[in-house]
Amino acid sequence: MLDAVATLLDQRGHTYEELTVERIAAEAGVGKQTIYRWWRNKAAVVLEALLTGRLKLTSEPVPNTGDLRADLMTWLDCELEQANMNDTLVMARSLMGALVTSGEETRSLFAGRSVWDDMELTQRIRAEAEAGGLHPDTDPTAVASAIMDPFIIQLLTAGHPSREWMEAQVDIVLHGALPR
Amino acid sequence: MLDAVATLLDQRGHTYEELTVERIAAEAGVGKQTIYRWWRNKAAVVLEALLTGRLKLTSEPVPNTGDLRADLMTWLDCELEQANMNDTLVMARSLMGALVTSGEETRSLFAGRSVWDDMELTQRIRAEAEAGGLHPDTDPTAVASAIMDPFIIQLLTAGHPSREWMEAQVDIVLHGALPR
Amino acid sequence: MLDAVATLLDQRGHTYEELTVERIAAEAGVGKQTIYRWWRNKAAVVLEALLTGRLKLTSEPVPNTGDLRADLMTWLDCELEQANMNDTLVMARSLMGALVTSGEETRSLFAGRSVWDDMELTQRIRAEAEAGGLHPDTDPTAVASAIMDPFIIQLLTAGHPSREWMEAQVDIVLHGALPR
Amino acid sequence: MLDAVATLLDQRGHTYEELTVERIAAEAGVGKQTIYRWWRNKAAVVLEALLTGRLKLTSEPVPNTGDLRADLMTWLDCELEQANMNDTLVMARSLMGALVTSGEETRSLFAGRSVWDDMELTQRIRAEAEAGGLHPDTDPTAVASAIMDPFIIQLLTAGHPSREWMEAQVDIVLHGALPR
DNA sequence: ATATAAGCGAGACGGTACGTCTCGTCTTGTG
DNA sequence: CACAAGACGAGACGTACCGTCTCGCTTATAT
Repeated sequence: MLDAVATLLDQRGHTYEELTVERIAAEAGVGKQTIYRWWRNKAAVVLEALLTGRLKLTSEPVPNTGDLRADLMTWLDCELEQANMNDTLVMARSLMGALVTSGEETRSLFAGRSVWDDMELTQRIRAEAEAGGLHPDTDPTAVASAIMDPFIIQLLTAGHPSREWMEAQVDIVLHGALPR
Repeated sequence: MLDAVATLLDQRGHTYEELTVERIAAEAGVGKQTIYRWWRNKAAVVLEALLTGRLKLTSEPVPNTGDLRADLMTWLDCELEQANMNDTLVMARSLMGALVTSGEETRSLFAGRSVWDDMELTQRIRAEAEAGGLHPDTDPTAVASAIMDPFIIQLLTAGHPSREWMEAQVDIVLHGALPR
Repeated sequence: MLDAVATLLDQRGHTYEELTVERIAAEAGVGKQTIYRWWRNKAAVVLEALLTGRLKLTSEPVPNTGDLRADLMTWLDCELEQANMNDTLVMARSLMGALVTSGEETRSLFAGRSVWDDMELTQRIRAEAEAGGLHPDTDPTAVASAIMDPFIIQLLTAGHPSREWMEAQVDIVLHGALPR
Repeated sequence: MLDAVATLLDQRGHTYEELTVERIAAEAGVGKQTIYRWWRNKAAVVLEALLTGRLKLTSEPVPNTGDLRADLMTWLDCELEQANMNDTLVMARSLMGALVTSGEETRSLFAGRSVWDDMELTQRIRAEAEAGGLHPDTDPTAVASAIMDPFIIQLLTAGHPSREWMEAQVDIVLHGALPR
């Protein structure tokens, strides 16, 4: 059933709103009630599908040339220009749709977890941290959030950002806003 | 009509989903059709209500003692502990709801604008920039985004963050992730 | 909408159970909610469709040769052998389905009315009464009921009755069970 | 299991529609599948429960003073005024529900049997026939049908009939509609 | 002063998804 | 190895809400 959600969101290009429970049931070859037996509402199914990584976020891995900033920009460029970014956008939009619809207890699926935990981006930053390339005591997850979250909100609100915008945002996260 | 949206969202504690067009019309003492005469769908009304500042985001101004980091933490603490954060949460959730529902053209209300433009937080950072307290070429809006966006997504997904989480996130933005 | 019910019941040979509200809505070119705006449930719609004579009961008029018993037997024979009886059966089954499903207030559609009021059979008996062919103080409606109701229940329970069964039933009603 | 049906229908006041197979199974302390092992559907179970007399129709026997008409009226009055009539009504409603739902083969449970065969009313009429109180060649079952069936349909459609209505109906069956 | 128009409230409508319910089948685990 | 327990596919139910539409009423302008 979760795979059905991923299929519909990913391949068929459905929005969260367009994604009906009956479609999910049909795609999964399952009765509607069976879905409601296991999840309390549509939001919960979709959320779980997303959080369990059913929707593959990007096909491109983040390069690791040793230069973190260059790697990040390369990857973001690559994502933006290719259609892959659509995946992230679909993912983000669906995620927000599900979150906004859902109640408190559905939201608890997020307990002790960050949205981008499983992303390739996070892994690249984690690698950099392990290689000693980050300031000690820096949480790689926090860095990933500081890059991805503005990016996501930008995508959701104003659409594809410019390269300059992205550079500015990345630089703030890497070098800080304060004078150095 | 926009004020009716704000009233319903703010005082009555409605979600974007719970906010029906008929309720808005009733609250505004207006016929449903009149709403559709001016906006193309529910998302557009709500979005405009939010973007025109109908939903007052915070009552507390960000202090300016000269120490930006301390001021930010003071303010975030204050927000978190008071109920004001609920306003931001309601605002964020409604915003996401409207965005997810809306089509491309409704989203264009965001053209050339950042979500947090009008916030007190942004003003405080802008003040710091003008006082020369930030690295040259740093866009205050980008800094505000880098702080608020992870905060919002954290609120939407996992709920109220811990003080440590907030400090880590603020420090990354101020000092950068790289070694200094 | 009521005509849609009649069409579906009559021409398409649906049972009350097979008759879905969505089908009725589709046949009538109407939204489902519109049906529920005017009737409280499926039973009420179907009941009203039946009671307002949307389902034409029989095409054959009851003959009037002056001999009531002969006329009744002729008519019953004719009905039984032709497909017309199916109409009555469909009508009766639907009626019972609706009645059994419905609540008290829906049943009140029957206030001061007899099921077979509009039937040709009742009219024939009424004609006989006016011609003085019945015992004074005999209510034609009661006579029609005494003939039709056992007939209907027989049809619903055991299927097509034999000619002997019908004769026996008619004779009891005409001549009485007591010795004469 | 059949007793469970009777219990639910009689004591708990359930309608045929409200009578779930799962409820029957629960009441009987039996698995649902076991019911379907013995009957092809819900209608068949309920029908058999009713036809095997699990639902005791009336507690009051029909008196036999020698005056058939007086006895019938006494009994009908008594039934009407007491709650016993509810039993008959529940029985009739359930019967109709089951019949309407059921297919042809379930209906065959009625083969060569009349609905009211086991009723006390039928026995009283049969007694009268054996005592020579009825016209020769009169089938007691037919007489019982001619009295009960309009009565049942009246109950199902318009509710409790008046005493006058009942007298008229009984008189037609006893003396006939024709002039005497 | 009357006529024509234009904007509005009210709310019915077609459509569509929701989440619930029950049927009758199929599966599993226990005594 | 039969049976209770109950998950399952299917699909109808009745509710909610969207965005469109029609209807009168009111107000504003035009003759």
